[in-house]
Amino acid sequence: MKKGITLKDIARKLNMSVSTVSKSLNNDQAISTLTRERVRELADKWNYVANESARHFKLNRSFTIGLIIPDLQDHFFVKAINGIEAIAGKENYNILLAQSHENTCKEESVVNMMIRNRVDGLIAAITKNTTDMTVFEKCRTVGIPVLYIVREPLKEHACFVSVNNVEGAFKATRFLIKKGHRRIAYIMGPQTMPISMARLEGYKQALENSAIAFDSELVQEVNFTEEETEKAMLALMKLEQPPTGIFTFKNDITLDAISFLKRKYPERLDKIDFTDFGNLPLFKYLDYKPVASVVEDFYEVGRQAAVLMLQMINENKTSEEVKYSNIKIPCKLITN
Amino acid sequence: MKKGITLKDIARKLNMSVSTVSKSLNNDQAISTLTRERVRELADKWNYVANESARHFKLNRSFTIGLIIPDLQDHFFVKAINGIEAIAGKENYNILLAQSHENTCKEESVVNMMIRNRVDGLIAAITKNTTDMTVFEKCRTVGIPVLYIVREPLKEHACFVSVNNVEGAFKATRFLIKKGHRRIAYIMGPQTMPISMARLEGYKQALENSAIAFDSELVQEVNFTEEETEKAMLALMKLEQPPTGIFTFKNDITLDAISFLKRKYPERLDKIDFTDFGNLPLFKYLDYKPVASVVEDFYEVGRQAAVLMLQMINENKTSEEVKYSNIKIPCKLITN
DNA sequence: CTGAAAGCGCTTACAG
DNA sequence: CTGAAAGCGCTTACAG
Repeated sequence: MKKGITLKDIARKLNMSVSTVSKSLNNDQAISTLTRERVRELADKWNYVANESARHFKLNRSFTIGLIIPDLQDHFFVKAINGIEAIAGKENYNILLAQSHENTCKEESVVNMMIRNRVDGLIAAITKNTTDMTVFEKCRTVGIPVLYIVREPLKEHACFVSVNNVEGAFKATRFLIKKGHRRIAYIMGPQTMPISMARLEGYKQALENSAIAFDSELVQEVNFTEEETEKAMLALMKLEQPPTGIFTFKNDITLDAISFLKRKYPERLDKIDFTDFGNLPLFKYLDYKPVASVVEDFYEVGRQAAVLMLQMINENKTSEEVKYSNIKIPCKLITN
Repeated sequence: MKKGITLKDIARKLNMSVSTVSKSLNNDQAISTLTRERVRELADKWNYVANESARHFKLNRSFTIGLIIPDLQDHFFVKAINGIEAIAGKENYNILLAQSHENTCKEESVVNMMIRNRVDGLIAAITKNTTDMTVFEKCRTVGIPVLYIVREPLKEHACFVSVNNVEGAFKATRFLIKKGHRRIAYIMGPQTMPISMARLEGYKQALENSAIAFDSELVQEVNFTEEETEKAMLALMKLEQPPTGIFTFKNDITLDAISFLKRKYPERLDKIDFTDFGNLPLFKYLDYKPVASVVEDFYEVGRQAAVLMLQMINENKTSEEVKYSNIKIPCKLITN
């Protein structure tokens, strides 16, 4: 490994002390302009590149935010990353990224890696199955602030940033109501997912808001496979009073549901309106699609998470207010 | 910032030297088993977490691979990242990720950041517009090996890993030939993209291979907007002998082309076969789609890039062979 | 305005 | 088998 130029090299050449060189490069006003210029000049000439890792070590700060997410293939996490990056980058913070691939063991090992590397803070979207929070507690114990995004930890009273699922579901359901529907179904994700439940809550609120009685027959739970969605749709279609509006947990479910109708109930296809969460590209190539979709602003989730994280890092004694913030970014409903 | 436990703390408590503690934790056989056990025990009890950043600094190695890509929203880069991660993770290397967002200025600043942070190596998918390679040269100058993926730098004789575009295009074109087509068009991306040209080459080879004369009228260039694709399609459809098979640069173009046919030449829709690159999800929801698509294995690109990079990092004097490797991962053709 | 000195937390050749 | 010592490249209070 070829060694790089160090402050010492510059100091020797210029017959000054390392301190003076260091201060000059940091533009310390205590140093005379002339000296600063001479140092700058030689540093440029020699292509000096400060060794940040030495600096971080000395300052006991890594200027790095650890970011752990389940899977980069999910586009919403990528949006959140971009939001975080936008803020962190401006403050000269780096991002150390790791994926858990929805595996709690991997998650634990990755968090430990983050601790070993002394990230200044950790932003985490936890696994679907994460219940044991001890490794995250450990982070806090060693002084690394932790902030959760998108997936809310069940037990912990923690700092959390996400989108407003209740509000989104409310809007999606109300849209169907305004279109005149009275029999509105909700095809939900697993009850174990807090997000599923939040959307159920929004769905119920919208019904109540329009004085439509909640009917548990109209709520079907699926685990995101096509088979489950077909089963759910079949059950709904066989009801004495089948729904004319269907709010689904997300785009993929809607598409599977439509595909089911095409095959089994083509005559009903035109009579049923769908709304859902998500905004898949390619919608423009489809003949049948949801009439409206809730779009979540994960970029903003990332941005606000990063802002909060920087606050947590910079306030030595993090205020209770920041520490337990719970931010919900509003959702937009767009018609397709 | 709460201070963590250090080797010194453990040494003091156990009445040994810091060296002994360090060696014990590194499981150095020179230390007696008893001592090693005692140290391990206290370290566990105290939740000691080694300060990797101090270690890296001391060892003058960051155990970090810098990875710079244009945009995480492009799913193929994510696949490459996953491949890199799989290999790097196994060797306890971290990934420092940054996006250039196709901006050469941002790219330069990000590479400089990587140098300042003394990454052990840099894997880069360059911007579409990158021509000035000086910042990458600078990397090499300071001893950081550089490896390019997916996007090949024009001027530099460099280490490069990507998919075999020529072969992929060959297969896609040959598929159409085997289906009996003789008039086969190629809707290509910008000529400035080396990948476009490589696919043109594969297209030509397939034609030649079947003794079909190349006809430049059948090659249309687009810049990926829907308008351009429509213009290209219109030109092709107005030919005296319009194509019956069309090979396009990627899925999106195919979809726009099909959408064009639906509107303008619905009667020809069933008579034209498409092949292309890519494998968008949602294909199953579409009524018309390419008959076959070339699937690129970017995960494997990432894996091989990481393997190569680790070699470059570990061999102090990188062999010429490794240094200038040019690896092309084969492509698969799948029927949709 | 400049410099000598201490120290961040580790590792490692060397001595015993 | 164990420890004293040097040193990685920086920053920063302190002295002058």
